[in-house]
Amino acid sequence: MTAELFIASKASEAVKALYGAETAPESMQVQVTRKEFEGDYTLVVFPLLRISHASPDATAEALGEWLVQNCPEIEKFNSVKGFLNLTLGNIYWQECFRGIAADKDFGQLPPTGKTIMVEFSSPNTNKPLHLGHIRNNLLGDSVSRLLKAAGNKVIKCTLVNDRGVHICKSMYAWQHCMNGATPESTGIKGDHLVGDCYVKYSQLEKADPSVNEKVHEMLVKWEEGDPDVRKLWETMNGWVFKGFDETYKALGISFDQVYYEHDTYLLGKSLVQKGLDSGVFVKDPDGSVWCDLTADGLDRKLLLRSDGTSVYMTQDLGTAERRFAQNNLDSHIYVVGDEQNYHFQVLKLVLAKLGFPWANQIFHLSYGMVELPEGKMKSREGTVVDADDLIAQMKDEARSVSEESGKLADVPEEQRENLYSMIGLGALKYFILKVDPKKTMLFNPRESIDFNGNTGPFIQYTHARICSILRKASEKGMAAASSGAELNPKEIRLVRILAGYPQKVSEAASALSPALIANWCYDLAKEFNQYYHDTQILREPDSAVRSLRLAILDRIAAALRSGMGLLGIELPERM
RNA sequence: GGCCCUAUAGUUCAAUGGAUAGAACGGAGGUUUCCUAAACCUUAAAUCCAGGUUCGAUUCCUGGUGGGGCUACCA
Repeated sequence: MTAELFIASKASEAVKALYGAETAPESMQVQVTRKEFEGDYTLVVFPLLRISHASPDATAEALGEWLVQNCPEIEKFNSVKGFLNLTLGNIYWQECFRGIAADKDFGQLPPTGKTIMVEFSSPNTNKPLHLGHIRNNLLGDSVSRLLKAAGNKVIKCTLVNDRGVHICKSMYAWQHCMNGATPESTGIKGDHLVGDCYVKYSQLEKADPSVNEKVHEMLVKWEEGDPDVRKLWETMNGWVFKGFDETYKALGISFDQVYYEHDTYLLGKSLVQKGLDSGVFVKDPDGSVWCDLTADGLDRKLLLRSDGTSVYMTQDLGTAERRFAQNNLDSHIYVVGDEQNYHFQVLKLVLAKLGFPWANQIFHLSYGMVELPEGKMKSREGTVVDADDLIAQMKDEARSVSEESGKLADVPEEQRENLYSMIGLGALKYFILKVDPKKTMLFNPRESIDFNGNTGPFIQYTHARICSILRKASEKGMAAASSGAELNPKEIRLVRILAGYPQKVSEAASALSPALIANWCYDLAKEFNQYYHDTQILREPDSAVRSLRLAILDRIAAALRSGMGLLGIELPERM
């Protein structure tokens, strides 16, 4: 039971004893006491005034008296303007910490028995990944980890948009402008080479708009299975996949299932027929099929073109059905930018109209765009922030900061490079994930991402410091012990933050917001750094106190690893 | 035009309807014979506007204003 819930249930008992009224513990408003007041948790008494028929102060005093009298865990109270601040005794916190220390998987919530699929990344194969994709990938990866920590079975998947007119554009430009260039012949990473073709195509089309028709012919040939077109398509996609794999690897991201649009784009047609049969869809005189959503406040939505071919929506209907059926899913989360809000609104409605009971188990994790100070990234203006460049730049930045300090001078070269990657990536991931997903965020390419303050490296550094102390303690033969001494007020604050972790995991998982975890990690690291600054650990003469402190440090380090792990960020033992 | 999202210090981000709106960067000033100064401490600085609901509103509602997005037989 969390401390908040414990207090809430006791408060509920107090209300019954004092005023004879039944209240649900969940209805009690309990919050962590603000720093400037004395106490651990605060009960807001305003909502109880209609029961007590007394002033806020009188109610708070009465409840406080009762709680101190009747709950041995509650040591004392004070009340300020309707806020009842309660202080839990040292024994309570010692036991609380023992519980945390004994829990090997602290923060891993019990199994829910649910299976959740998370689709993210879903790139087009005509361009390399950029900053926008990074936000998508990091969110999808982190949310997957969060849902797993919340006790769910999670299947990560991606849908590669590997066919369509955009791919043909790159193919056309390659045939006409690239003189047979390959990644091998040029040394250019495959996805970048294909991206260059795409840029070339834009120039071609500007000079001669008629190339557009040639590209369309190519698309038709692709659909007909023309061997030459298919061969080139396979070759160029192969280059891109190889390039993407490198980027995914650098980001530390992987998938359990990979879908390709060329396999799925025809799916869903049978569902359209089913909808026609049951009368929820209509066929226009020209043969196109529509779903009328005007009654739901939306428009008519096209599901099949007049020539009988399927559109994006048709495919998504089909893939959703297939995925739910094959994986026995309880829910499916799509990590897709907020420009597609309408699409997913329609998708859910259409699936509901088709009678699928799981239609409302589909969630669109809609995240905001990453913008530059000038606004959106525009490939035409060359302002697109390339994923590979950015990752490399972050590592370089980590290297230069580290070399300036000289702290890693005695670490072997290979490990050092590893640490630079870990730190650079930590800065990038934290920078992006600490922001509420649904909000548009800003990235300024002219200022490198910070390594000081509320950043990934700050938390990594905190962890490295703890590890350093624990290493020294171990060298000196000093053991850690999770009990045997009193906790001082700063230690109680630390334990209180630690104790809130499982609740935080639960909140973050249901809100699909890694930002909540990022903030929690920062709070813990910040609190620890203050503690570290004015508390002796290794030099503490009382061995019982010292052992307890070492145990607290050990658990803080573990909690930071766990929390940052949910963000996909590794923590170094040195830096 | 219609629909959706959004608005908080100079800047980037926080704040289940609760106390004096928190941080970080940047600004000003300070801390290293002491477990890693990527740290710590002090300081100045903000809720777009107008109403409403409430004991209490940054948060909920209405109306403005600014910013973004969607409104394709593209994906």
